[in-house]
Amino acid sequence: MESQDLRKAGLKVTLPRLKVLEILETTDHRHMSAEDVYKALLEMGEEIGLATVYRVLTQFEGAGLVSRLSIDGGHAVFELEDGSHHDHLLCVRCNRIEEFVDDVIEKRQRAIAAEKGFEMTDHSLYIYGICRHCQSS
Amino acid sequence: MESQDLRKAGLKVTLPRLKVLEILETTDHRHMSAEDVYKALLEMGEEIGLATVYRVLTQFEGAGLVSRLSIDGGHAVFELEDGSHHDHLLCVRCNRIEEFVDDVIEKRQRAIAAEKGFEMTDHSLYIYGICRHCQSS
DNA sequence: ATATATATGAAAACCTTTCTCATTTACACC
DNA sequence: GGTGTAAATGAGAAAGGTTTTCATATATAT
Repeated sequence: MESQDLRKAGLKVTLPRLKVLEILETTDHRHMSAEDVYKALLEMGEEIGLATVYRVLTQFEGAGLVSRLSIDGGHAVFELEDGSHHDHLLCVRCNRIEEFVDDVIEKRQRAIAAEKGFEMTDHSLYIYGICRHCQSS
Repeated sequence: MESQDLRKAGLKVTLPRLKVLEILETTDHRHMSAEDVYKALLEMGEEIGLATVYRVLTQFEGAGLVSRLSIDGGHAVFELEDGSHHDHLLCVRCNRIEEFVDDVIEKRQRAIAAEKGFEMTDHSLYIYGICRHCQSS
């Protein structure tokens, strides 16, 4: 199934690409850094280079298969793209990431861009805080 | 005037600190990276180390004299703090940065954090786009 | 089966930022 | 005004995440 997605994106179907996809599809952690993916593959007994993981994830991003979150402090995490636009809440204690969708904010952003004469291409919104779990511990 | 601000923040009044403040107060570019500040000082004929610029800016941030924006892709820019909370619009062509304030968004963010059980500590919102000037060129 | 363009792995390079440590400086006190 | 001491500085090394290089290996078109 995924081979098709790769071909559609103009990418050859290679073992490293299939393996990275497999990790992203089967992990419990929807948000993973390149290093996380790399380690997960090593643990599965796969031989892969970290540079390849970075390359593959970047290509997947270009192909729209994953999106990249640039977490504050210069390290990126990736999530499988599911077509739904959403923003993120991050717990500053345990690094948990939750997602949310808010039409009011989306609309205001477009309005602000228009007011300022910007042709909006993208936006990023992160809410930082302490999650419920971390508050009670 | 500024010496007072430094003393209030528990920082000794040193030449590097005064010079960095001076740059931030007199530049045409409200948003500057550590490197920008460093280069501006070198051009003024000041001798200063890049590490010192980083240290000073970080201390200023702690003292509430400047705020740090973490632009997408792990490199920071600083702006003189003026007490007003605002978010940013960034031109992806010319890197111009504009500011905006929107109470509707602020309110929705707080509501979302509450809904999700997060005790909100901070947030970051960037709208990316093509500015008016770059659209017509 | 083969040619060729593309992908891979390992290590080196990169870039921004922080740290180390020997030297210098600001400020409190005499 | 000197002087002691804690804090600040500069230069370079180190860190951390990511990208590049380049020789080798592999997928796909023919």
